[in-house]
Amino acid sequence: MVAEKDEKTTMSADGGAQPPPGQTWLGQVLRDAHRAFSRALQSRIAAHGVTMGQWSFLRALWEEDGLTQRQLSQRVGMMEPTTVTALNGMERSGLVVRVRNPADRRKVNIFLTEKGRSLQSVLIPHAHEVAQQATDGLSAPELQAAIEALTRVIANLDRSGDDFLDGFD
Amino acid sequence: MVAEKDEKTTMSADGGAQPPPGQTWLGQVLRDAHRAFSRALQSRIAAHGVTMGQWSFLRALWEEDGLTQRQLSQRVGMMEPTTVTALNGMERSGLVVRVRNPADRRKVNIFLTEKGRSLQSVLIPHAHEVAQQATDGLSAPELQAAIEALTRVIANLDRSGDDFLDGFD
DNA sequence: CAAATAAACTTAGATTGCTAAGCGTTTTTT
DNA sequence: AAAAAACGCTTAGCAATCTAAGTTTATTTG
Repeated sequence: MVAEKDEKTTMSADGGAQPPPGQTWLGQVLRDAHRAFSRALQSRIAAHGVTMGQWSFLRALWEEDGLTQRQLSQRVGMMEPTTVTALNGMERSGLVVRVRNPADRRKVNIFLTEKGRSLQSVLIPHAHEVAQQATDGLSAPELQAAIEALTRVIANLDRSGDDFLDGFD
Repeated sequence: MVAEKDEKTTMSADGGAQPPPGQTWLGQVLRDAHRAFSRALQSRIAAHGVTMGQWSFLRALWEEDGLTQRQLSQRVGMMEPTTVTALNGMERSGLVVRVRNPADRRKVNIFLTEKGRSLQSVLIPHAHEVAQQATDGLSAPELQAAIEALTRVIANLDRSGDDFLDGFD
């Protein structure tokens, strides 16, 4: 039987890779939290033929139907090729239809089908359930504070990305 | 020129897809924070030939060299096929070497090369820099609280995953 | 109005991650 | 000790994203 699934050999001989002031850790925690959340939600919505990649777009369309792909990409915060991929799948499974805009034929408006729209009442509860489980034991203020901190982090990083362009034009 | 990058058509006609009690939102924020962090770190370490996928494994090895692939997977929290892929790349770029364990030929121990080890002092500062920018404007307690909240979220979700197995054995 | 530029979508190709299934090696059963 | 079970790694194939490079349609310019 052996029962030594990890062997814990020399364990942390201080290579100098300490996670410092709770900082380097942040990335790790973000990644793990994101993956845990994704997995949880995915396992629930997959049964309805919806993938995580499609989930965000579906939500955006529930909020406002008929958006163009460009608009959808911006709302969801995804690059356009990603949107194309997701929409291809959604179109294939009959959740949306693409309609070439007659006024400006470059544009393609995306409309939910009855099937796509009806999923809202089915899927939203699953999302709530996951959020519920995820935040179990956290007070509303704690949760709120965490979300605000993360929002700050997002803003900080997005902004700092611009720094790379400074002095290059 | 036109200057109307979004057209903001009917905007939120309340389809009923409200993000509820700051909950459904959590997933969105987690995803965005994770992506922002990844992008930021990636853009810095890529110059040294290391991808985000490899970063975690490198850190684990800096902390303890010679782990088996199974152990590495557990430490990093990644599935084994993912580990295989990352290690293939790392082996190809000369960061690690695979050594079949003579005592148990099923196992393969992973050892850092001099190159892989020396990257530690180069890469860690980049990670700190990103963490620094990410947490700009957040007090230590705020950051700490956020990390604890996320840790709680991770634990909640991982645990709840087990629920699926209840009554199935 | 024709040519150049811009806008919106698509295609191509790479990376990272996962699940499922396969292949040797070792340990446990009988 | 042969058969069965467990281990540890690998392969195969899919999903989600991204960047770079088209294609088609509109708008601006000369």
